[in-house]
Amino acid sequence: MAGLVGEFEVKVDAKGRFLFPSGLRKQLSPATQRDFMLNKGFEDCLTLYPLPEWEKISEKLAKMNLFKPKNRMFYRLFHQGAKLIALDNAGRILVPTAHMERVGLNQDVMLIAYNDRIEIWDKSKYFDIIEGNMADFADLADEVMGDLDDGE
Amino acid sequence: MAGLVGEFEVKVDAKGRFLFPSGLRKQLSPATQRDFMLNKGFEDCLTLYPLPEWEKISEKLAKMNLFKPKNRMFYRLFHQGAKLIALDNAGRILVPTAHMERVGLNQDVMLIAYNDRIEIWDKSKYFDIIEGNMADFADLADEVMGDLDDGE
DNA sequence: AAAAATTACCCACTATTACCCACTTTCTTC
DNA sequence: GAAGAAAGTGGGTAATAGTGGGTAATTTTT
Repeated sequence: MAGLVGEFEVKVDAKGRFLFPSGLRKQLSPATQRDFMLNKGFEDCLTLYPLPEWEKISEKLAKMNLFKPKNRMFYRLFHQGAKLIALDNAGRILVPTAHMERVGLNQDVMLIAYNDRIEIWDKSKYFDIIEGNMADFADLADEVMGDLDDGE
Repeated sequence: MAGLVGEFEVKVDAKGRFLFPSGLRKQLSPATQRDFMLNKGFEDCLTLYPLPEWEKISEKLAKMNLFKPKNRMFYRLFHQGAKLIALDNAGRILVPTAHMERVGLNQDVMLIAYNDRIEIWDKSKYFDIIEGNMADFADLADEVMGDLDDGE
């Protein structure tokens, strides 16, 4: 997979469901369009992994030395709120209430495609963070992209 | 690619579409004339990347270590409003309503070709900024270009 | 075990977008 | 300057994307 891209705005309905946007669906192979793993993301968001991608990561984690306390803790943290999710017939995802509360999701939600995964943010929270970091963008760009320059 | 040049004025129709100007199209190889990546630009504009150009950047980003918080933030900032776009049969681009609102696009729009990318500005906003900065142009020139080698 | 809450499945409707066609204007070429 | 080609406009329509909610099934609670 080339990697998922795009930013999508979706609305959570009264039942806690949102439509998985067609623009994202089309980027997934038919076999991976239905089942996902949901967990708590790194920042204040949820993360959705197409199942095969989750398994890749899971395999890596399994190889960690779990006798090291730090690794054990990381393992636990990473599996926070992990839950299997499937789209319904209308192509929607039901977000468990506990998960919504955990990251403060309201009706307006942003989906951020992120390489092999999809981040789920509360819209206003997302824009707050984006705007808060915009000022540092130029510096960040230099810092992150600068040392990748391979001398063109 | 030698780099795109030119400033083009286009009109957005009732359906939110504008014609991709022939002057720009001709600068692109036939293979790259159809598909683009649209996102939110650095300033108050949208940016359009010919797909191959986007992929170059994307490759760099994919190499980042996303376990570093700073890198994650940068990734998000860079992918703001990212959306795949294709021209219709008449050679037009449909600008999603959300994107238009985000950077305050009205009917009159300027396209600014910019090396490997094309910036999309609201016309009046663009000229405001240009004029606002015209006075500093000389100083900027000195500041930005001044320390170039002038050994001719 | 009954009641309540949650989830899955289904159907109906609206909005948006992709696709198509027709037309006008401008540029090119002979 | 006439004829044809390309550039640019405008809008109708069918298909898809997206929304909302009813009800049955399942799970949880009391």
